[in-house]
Amino acid sequence: MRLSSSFIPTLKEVPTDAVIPSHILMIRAGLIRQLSAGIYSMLPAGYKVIRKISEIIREEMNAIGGQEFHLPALNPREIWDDTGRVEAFGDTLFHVKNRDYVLAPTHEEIIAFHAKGSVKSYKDLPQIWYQIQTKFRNEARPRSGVIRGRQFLMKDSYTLDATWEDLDIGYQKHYDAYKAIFDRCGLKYFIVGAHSGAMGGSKSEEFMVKSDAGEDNIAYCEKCGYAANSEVAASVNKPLDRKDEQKEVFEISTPNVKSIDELCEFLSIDETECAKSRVYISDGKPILVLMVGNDEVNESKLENILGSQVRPAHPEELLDITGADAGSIGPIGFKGRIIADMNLKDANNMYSGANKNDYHIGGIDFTRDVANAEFFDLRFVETGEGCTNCGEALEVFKAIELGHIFKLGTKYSEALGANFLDENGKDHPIIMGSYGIGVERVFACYVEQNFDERGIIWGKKLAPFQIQLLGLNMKKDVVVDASEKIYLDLTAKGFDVLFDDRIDASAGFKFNDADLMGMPVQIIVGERNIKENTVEVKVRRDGERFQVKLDELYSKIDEIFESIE
RNA sequence: CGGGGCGUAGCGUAGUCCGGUUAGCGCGCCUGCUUUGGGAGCAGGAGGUCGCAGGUUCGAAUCCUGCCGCCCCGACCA
Repeated sequence: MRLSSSFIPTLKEVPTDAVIPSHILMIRAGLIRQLSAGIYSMLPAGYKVIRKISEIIREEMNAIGGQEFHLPALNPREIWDDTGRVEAFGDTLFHVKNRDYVLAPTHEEIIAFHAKGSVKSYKDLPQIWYQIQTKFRNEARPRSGVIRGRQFLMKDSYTLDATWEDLDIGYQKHYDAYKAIFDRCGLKYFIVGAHSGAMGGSKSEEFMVKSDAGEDNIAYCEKCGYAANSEVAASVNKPLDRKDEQKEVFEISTPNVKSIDELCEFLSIDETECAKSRVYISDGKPILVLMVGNDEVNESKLENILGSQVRPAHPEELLDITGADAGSIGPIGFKGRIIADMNLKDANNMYSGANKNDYHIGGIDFTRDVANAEFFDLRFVETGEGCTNCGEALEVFKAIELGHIFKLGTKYSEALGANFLDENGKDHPIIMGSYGIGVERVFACYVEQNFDERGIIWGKKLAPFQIQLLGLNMKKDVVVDASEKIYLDLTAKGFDVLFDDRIDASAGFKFNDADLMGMPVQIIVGERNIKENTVEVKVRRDGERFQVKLDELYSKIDEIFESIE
């Protein structure tokens, strides 16, 4: 491809709307352009990257027996009503105004619909069906460029099985295929056990990439590889020390003291001497949750303990339940279930609310005074805490969800009546699994992990072009002749070459554009070198440069492509 | 949806508080000449509903009201 006649609009300046490196660079390198919030156009060079990622996905999906579909994005609303997901998705589901259609945010329903029509016997199973297709979700807040969009490309696949054992096999095939896909794409990622939540108890794992632009918090152990979403991550328990001096319970007037910080300042105490109270409603009943100091309640852990969803009590409910407003609530005199963080077990001489406005109680001994409390791990793990697996310090950081694999079960097949007959002629719902990969997220995450101050650094697998050939002064016949020949030769050898043949662009301009676009190898044809029958070859990633004789160029190029990722 | 910021040429921006020449600058673009190993120089030129609508005023990019759009933080995220 000749740069002089291609549309790769690079930008010297940083676009105002872009904040994270991948977003900035994808725009500056002429790969994408925004149309509207969360809606992006793939420009020709960007679309080449998308196609390369898609091709890797296809190869690995086909290798596990996947069959590629192309399902409609425009769906009748009715089928989404049948599974209750019009309500479940709520405002996230796009509705078409002038006909009763929705824009599909995923395709479980459509897969189950087709399975119902055609999969009748256990002999038809198992099946792995997949597609790479545009999905639509009315995200309240699109962000970080292509990472959270209202329209995005997703590889979604579905396993259809007759038995739970076969589901396990299909799930494992996806697990292995996903590792192969992300490895081939050159991403550094890790796999996290995910919170299955109230939606179903089936197994679910997420493929994550560490990034400040991420929306999930992950606890990770460098040493043993333990990784978990912070919603479920555990750490080594560090209970408060029991003080030697044993105080009695006493009441203190604390006018206008609401927060733990205010209490600590008012009484000149440390926050580890305070038990923070939060009241939740679960199954209509109040639960008092106690945490050390300013520790936040991990509501996912609380839900897992209670086996039901929770919500914070409303202010009016607080007064009704405890007799006090938020800021003065505590365990002494609380009627109802008390769940406390395990670090509070056996703690003494603690301060907490008095269940009377503007009063707190000191000298609380959890063993003596809060004997009915149940103790559980309720905290969010923080950086530096010990891994429960190996004891090494955990690191907590943000991460982007690249893909996720999920054992669905029979929710959709039951709702839509997608059944099969077993050996005995008995009806059963098809057992399903669902597996997703965000294609643009693979793209953006690769850029997030592979750039420097000059631009993107592509590896050979995903690069839009393999080689960028720079003809430095295209008004000199020697340069034109040599670079044209190299371009034609390399193209004939099967290389995808981007040839910077622009006549008016200066040398420096071409160098900077080439570094910005970031093809793995640059070949620089300059007047001085070419008169000596040499060109310069530069490897983008490490910046290494070689002066290469023209007759050795192609073997050198082969050699470099052998050695680079 | 709550909080904050922004909207002026393709891109980046000044001017807005305190209304008053022809709305300025850099990049990019067009023409010509020169230049070509790290974002060239000179000369000439094109390009603007100042987000939209209404209002105040002799006069609005600037003040007032409403709306729209974009970004960031948070909430939400099968």
